[in-house]
Amino acid sequence: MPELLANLNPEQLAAVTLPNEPALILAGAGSGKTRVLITRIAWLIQQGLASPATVLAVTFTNKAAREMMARLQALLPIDTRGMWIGTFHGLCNRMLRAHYRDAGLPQTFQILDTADQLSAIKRLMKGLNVDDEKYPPKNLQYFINNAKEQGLRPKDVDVTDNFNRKFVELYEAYDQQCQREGVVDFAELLLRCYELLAYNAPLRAHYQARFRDILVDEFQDTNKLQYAWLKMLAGPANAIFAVGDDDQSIYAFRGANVGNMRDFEEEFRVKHLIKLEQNYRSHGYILDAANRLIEHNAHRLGKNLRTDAGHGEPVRVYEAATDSQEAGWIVEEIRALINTGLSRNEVAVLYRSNAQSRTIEHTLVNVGIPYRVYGGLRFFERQEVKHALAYLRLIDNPNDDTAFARVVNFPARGIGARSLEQLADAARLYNCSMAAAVPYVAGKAGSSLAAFATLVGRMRAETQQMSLPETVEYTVRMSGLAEFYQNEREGQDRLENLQELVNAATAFVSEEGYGLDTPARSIPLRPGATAAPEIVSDDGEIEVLDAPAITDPAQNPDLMTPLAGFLSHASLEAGDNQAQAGQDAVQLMTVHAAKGLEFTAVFITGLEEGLFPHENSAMEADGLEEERRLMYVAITRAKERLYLSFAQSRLLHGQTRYNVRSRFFDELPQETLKWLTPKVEAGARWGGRSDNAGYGRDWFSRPDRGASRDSYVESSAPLPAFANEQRAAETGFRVGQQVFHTKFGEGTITALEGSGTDAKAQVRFKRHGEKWLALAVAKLQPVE
DNA sequence: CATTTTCCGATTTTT
DNA sequence: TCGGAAAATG
Repeated sequence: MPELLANLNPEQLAAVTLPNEPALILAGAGSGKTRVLITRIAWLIQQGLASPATVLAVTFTNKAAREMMARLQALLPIDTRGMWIGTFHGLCNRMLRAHYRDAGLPQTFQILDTADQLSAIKRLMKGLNVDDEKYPPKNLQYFINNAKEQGLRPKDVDVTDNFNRKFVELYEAYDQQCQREGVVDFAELLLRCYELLAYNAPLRAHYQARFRDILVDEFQDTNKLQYAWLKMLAGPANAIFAVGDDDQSIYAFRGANVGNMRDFEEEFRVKHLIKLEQNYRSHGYILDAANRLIEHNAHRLGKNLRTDAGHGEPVRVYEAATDSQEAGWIVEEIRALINTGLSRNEVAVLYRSNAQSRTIEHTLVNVGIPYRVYGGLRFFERQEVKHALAYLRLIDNPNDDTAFARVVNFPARGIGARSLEQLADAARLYNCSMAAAVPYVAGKAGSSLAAFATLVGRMRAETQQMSLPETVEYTVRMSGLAEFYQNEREGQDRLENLQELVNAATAFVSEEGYGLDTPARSIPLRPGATAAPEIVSDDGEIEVLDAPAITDPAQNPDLMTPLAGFLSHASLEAGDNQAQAGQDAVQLMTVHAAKGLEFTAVFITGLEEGLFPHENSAMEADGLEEERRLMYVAITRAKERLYLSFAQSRLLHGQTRYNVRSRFFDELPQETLKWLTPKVEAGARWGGRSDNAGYGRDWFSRPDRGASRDSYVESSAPLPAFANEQRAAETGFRVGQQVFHTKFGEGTITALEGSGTDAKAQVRFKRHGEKWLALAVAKLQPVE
């Protein structure tokens, strides 16, 4: 199909039509990366080189997977539903369901999301009487997930000290608890699937032979375990086609390892390295800014974006006195943009941390501009939804103690902490689940627990033949959740969400192509399938019975009941945060959340030392480089208009902080910048810049004297009057404030005098008495 | 058992 | 400062 390949540039075309050999595509921002990925799959299938069943494409988010399937569906007359396109977790879940016995899991295993995992850990520690002050559950959670992502089981973790030994012990106990309950956490999905392939040679060979083409999106975001999993699938006759951009690696903090790109190149002797450098998104000045900034990073694979578009508008820079003034200016500019006819959806306000959204939201509300904030609570994370899901999980797998503990007393049935303690004791004694331990609890507690057990048992029996939507509807009703929220004063929204859950189940059934009457708890036979397929392992001998799935992926390749599928879906895809979705609104989000998106006009706000780059990143290895990549991602979101802003002072956690403008301004090509406020040179800045002192250090510097009230030009909003704060703003300190001096220790400011470089403070130190200090010299730090 | 009070944390986040 | 979660109280 020539149309398929039409309009591809030479590099894109080369990438799309590469032979079946290891390939690494370095795809810059806005270079048509997704298009290459999708077109290659379509091209392979169309050429007869691959079939829908022999392609495996893996992404990081469900959104990306969905987009890929939808666009592929539009290109080819095939059903993409059965194709192995999904997230790492989604695909691992699918494989584990198909081979649950080989993986050592019950057929009805459930998936713990992050919150479930934490509550499981807390329950475990309580049962073992572990001091949660000394061993914070959150730290243990991090420890466990980190170990799993390194591919380490408890026995593989190096014990370095007693503290660490305790963590390893708890890790082991946690894994045992999960195994007993038939639950897996996110990292376990990947590790278990990796081990399944690693320890089962015939199965590994089967999948290596099956998946001729393995395509990976956002390869720079893969962690060690994900890469190891991919390597398990790479065999003698297939190849990995990896697409990524090392300059957009911004997830090191959650285990992403950019080094995987270099490792892949070496380990697979990658012959085909193609750089996509033609950018189809941004105007020239914006791209110049991005290119120049990222050049300051040392360890790059190397890439330079170019565009055929003209220079376009310069990058506008604004210095504000305060964060609220910054917000005022942003909102005025947005108003002007909208007045020129720009749609609100095409305007994004980006910030480094969520706390910054408040001021901007506040200002937008004041002038009545609709906006949408990304992030926040998502549908399947809502408490009422999680409650309903817990009942469904109990119906499917009674051993799921996390679900049991969640709803045993919700709605309230008189089962308090003491009853539960008795139950937990019994469960430990008989080494069984809480549900199974119910008969061993005597007395009043025993009878209320028994009533709950009877309820769940009845629900399980009565839903046996029901379809998924019927099961959900029945569960919401019989659990008493519907009634509870009905009677609750503020329960209407929650009640609606429960109804929405029923709708979600209906939508799920239809999207997955099940018949509406398919029982929720049996493995469905789809039209055309001859038998319920299953893979049985016998002494390492693998009998592959899923032949229909291989020739026709639309025919039930999953071996998953609709209920298991729905519960997995709920855990793996938390859903949208539905706040103000749909309407034409200005988009507010963190820079991280903006990755992959594009807007006509972009505001990057809070460009201050300590905030962006963030002070905490100074502690981490290569932290500054990651911050710079983050800035690179932010800049490359903009198509036509880019605005950068910063504020001299900012209210954060109830305290005013005085910040120096971000070093990133000095790393941008000055000729692309148009300062809307006078640019103050670093040398003229109070106290100067201390580039070698570690950038987390000097964010308490004085406000900028150069930018006094009347020196603003082109300022669309008047400066706020803050005369009563003037002294504080000028010196960065106020009388009565607690400060710390490197030599004299802690003290209280008793007086302030002078301004600018002559500013002095009188400080009463705890040990050294009262002293006058020249603020230009003394390194005073505020103390909370 | 439910409501009030206190306490803690505070960068980024998907699965 | 502020919001969620644990602890304290009626």
